[in-house]
Amino acid sequence: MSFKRTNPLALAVLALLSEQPLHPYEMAQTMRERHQEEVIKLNYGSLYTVVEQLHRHELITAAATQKAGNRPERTVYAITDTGTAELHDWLRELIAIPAKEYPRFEAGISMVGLLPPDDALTVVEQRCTAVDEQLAALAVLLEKLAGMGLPQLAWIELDYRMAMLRAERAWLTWFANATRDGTVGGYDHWEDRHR
Amino acid sequence: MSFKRTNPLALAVLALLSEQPLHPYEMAQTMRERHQEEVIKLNYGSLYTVVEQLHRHELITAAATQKAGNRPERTVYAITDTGTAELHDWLRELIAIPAKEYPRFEAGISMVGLLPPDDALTVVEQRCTAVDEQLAALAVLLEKLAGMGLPQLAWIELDYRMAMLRAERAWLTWFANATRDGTVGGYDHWEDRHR
DNA sequence: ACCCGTATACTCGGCACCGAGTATTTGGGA
DNA sequence: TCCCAAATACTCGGTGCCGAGTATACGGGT
Repeated sequence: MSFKRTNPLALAVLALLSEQPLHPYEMAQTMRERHQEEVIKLNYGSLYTVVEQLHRHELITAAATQKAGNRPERTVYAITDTGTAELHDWLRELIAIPAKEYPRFEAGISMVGLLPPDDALTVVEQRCTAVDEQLAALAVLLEKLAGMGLPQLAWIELDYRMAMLRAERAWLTWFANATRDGTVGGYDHWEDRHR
Repeated sequence: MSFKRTNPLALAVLALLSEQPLHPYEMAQTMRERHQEEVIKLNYGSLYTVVEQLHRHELITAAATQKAGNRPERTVYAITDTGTAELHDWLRELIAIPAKEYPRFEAGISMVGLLPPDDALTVVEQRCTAVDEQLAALAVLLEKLAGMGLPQLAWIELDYRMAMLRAERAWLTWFANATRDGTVGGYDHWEDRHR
């Protein structure tokens, strides 16, 4: 069976190995240093599974199995040519074709009618605050990264996330206002149901 | 162990049962009719697992096990009081607290530097088109729903998604332009690496 | 010389999720 | 009346993901 592009962690592994050979634990460390764990979920269990998977499909090879002292042997992996091809192709797909995702908030807001209007208003306002905080934190981080002399391209995903968060905040503000003054379509019925 | 709020499908089940008792297959049907499968991932395997889970935690009860003809017996479930409490509380949490999610596109765009600039431009433009199509489809759907006399509150999640898609399109347009005329920070180095 | 906290490096069992597969019933056309 | 496609209702084995747990090595303080 051919390789399945499920876990983006596999993509991160390919990307790291496209620079230099590494053993799994080093991959994890590098991801941490570069704040990649912010965009790609990392945990050890998955990492080793994913590496084994890539190995099975010969997208990476075991370049060396060192043994220092009494430690368990570390297998250093390197990317193969098919691996590089896979990396680029997967990357193109990931960007070009929007994946069907299921954000938790969409699920939640789709059922907001089940809560009484005043409860709904409260929680929406809470989220608005939380989003504001995330925006502030992001702004600080961007400032820092730019100050370190890193080019915009190095933190382009944060730029994107910031744009998305701003849009969410705007929407939340609108919805909160519309709920507060009862102008959201269907408000009367909504209020009626909860008394 | 207490109930874990992992699969949003469980939330959908609670929400459906808060209206009337149903058996699993009916739940799936109702979700389809109401286009809920758009926001909450539905598949049979997970549905039955989730129902059993809710049952174990006594958030729902087996109200009746009918048997019509030679068919396998259908177990009709109803929501309990703790179930209703759980539903409301979960809903509040889902709205109030932004969950840490890992959108595929963020992963992809964070590594866009690995592609040559012209390839990157191509795929970003492709995504832009795709997003435009999704927006158009959504607009049609909203028109239809509004025409059917459904209040805005009934499709509020689509309103939200539309806002997000618009923001994404705007960002994509910006990035495409910045790539085209080389004004994205770090462009020179980017181009250099790929020749 | 010894202690212990932190870093290194991985393992493993469990569980949720998935979706193709199965078996029966209904309905409508020839 | 017969047949077959679609609908009904669920099952089950496989897989991937998870994260707490394990075990050794290093290093600085007393």
